[in-house]
Amino acid sequence: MIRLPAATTRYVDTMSRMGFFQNWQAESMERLSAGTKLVTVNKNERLAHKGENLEQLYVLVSGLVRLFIPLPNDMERVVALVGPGESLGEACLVLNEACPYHAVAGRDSHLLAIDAHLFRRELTRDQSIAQQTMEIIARRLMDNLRDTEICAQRSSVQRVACFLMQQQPEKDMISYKFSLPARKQDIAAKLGLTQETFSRMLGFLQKQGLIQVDGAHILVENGLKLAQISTLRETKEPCQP
Amino acid sequence: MIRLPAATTRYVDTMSRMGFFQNWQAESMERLSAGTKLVTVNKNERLAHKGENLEQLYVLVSGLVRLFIPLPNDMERVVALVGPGESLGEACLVLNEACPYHAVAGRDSHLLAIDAHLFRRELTRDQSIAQQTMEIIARRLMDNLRDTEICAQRSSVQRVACFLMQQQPEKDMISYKFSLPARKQDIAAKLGLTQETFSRMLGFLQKQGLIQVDGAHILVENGLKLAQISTLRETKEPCQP
DNA sequence: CGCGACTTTGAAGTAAATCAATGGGCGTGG
DNA sequence: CCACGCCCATTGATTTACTTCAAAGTCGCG
Repeated sequence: MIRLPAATTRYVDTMSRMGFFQNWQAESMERLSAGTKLVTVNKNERLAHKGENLEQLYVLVSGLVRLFIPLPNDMERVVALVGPGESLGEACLVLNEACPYHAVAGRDSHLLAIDAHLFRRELTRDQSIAQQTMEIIARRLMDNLRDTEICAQRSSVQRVACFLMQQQPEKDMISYKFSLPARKQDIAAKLGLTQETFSRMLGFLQKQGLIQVDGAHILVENGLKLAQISTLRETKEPCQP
Repeated sequence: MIRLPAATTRYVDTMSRMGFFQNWQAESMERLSAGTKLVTVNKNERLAHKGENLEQLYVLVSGLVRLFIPLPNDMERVVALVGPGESLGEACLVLNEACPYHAVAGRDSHLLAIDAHLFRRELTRDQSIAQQTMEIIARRLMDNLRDTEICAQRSSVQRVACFLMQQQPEKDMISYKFSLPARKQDIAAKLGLTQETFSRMLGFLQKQGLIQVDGAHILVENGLKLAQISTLRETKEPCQP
């Protein structure tokens, strides 16, 4: 993990190009940039350790970071996949508590690391930053509840069906396509499944003619039947009349 | 559900007695109380419906409210148990999104219902209210992640062990006692278990001599072995040397 | 072309859900 | 004061869906 020294470079320009810092006042940016470093992490390198106190707020510039909780059986439960423009660690910074998850780069990544103290200070100074941060945290909470809902589904077909429906770009689209945001392994871990089960379920839905899978590229053909499956009481013999 | 009209009664005094409104400015309280009602709900009555937009922020005065997501098989996944002094619905109010869970009274309860618009207005006016609300939401997020961690445990003994350890009043207490905050049914639903499995696991841990169960009253005798169980790779033949 | 990472597929074992019935506590009413 | 009914918890027997273990297959990339 390489940290370019703050003294030599300031990232005001990099920052202002990112959606994350939209609407932040120029003075705030100036103050923050003094305590901001650009961090480079290689794939599989760890950014944050569960239980440690974060010293900075991370904002992803490029790459992918996966947040997960380690399980006793050497498995992981992915709680979030962080993409460019997104931040991580806001909640525990605000509460000044230990980080509740491991953060590991899913690919070679670049991040802005903003000093925690400076950030907290700015939070109290600037109304709109506080407002925006609150919204980010609220958004995370809502996303988490949605994930909880998916993982609560008893059958794995339903979990996968729910997941596929979640990817639907806009409401009431019966057919759509998208790309998996990470390895199938990690998607599976986010759904509370093993990669094997996930693979089998994708295969099953494909055989039913509801979706087409080509690597990470997925085409949902019949979102309606997918919705039916996800609300089915009986898991046997899905909805063919 | 009975709503006492706001015009006749003002709840500034009731509100100021509650920890929730600590540090709120008198003027804020005055303005809010104009749009605040005292709501009474009977046990099993519904307070909020998943998918609907909340028109008010609820703060529980007395009783118990359970937040849950309905599952296809007529089961529930409890996402939170709200006690006196706690609020519900902050996140979706802030984002102005649909409520992600059902809210039902677990017992006869009293709540303050604060008008959503007034609350949002106050949020932008008063720095400290915004700050406090952000912390509440962040707290919920952290709690949620902890619940996710528990539910992610593969074996049900581990889930129950994790839950019992979560009730530990302070760090490094090997023995402690507490009362279940709700019906075992609902605790089970929060752990992603059926009531039957939950009952069996409590019985198992009791037979192991790690805990004593008397109705809703639980005495943890050996928190250390409990911790061992929760981190065990193999679920068979727990930690007796 | 060949290696490593990731995914798919197959076969077997097991833990938890499900179904069903009993048991206990508590409040209400006779 | 006892009896009944209701709700909740427990216990037992059965089933099944998911994990697990193992191996082959695919993809991308140097």
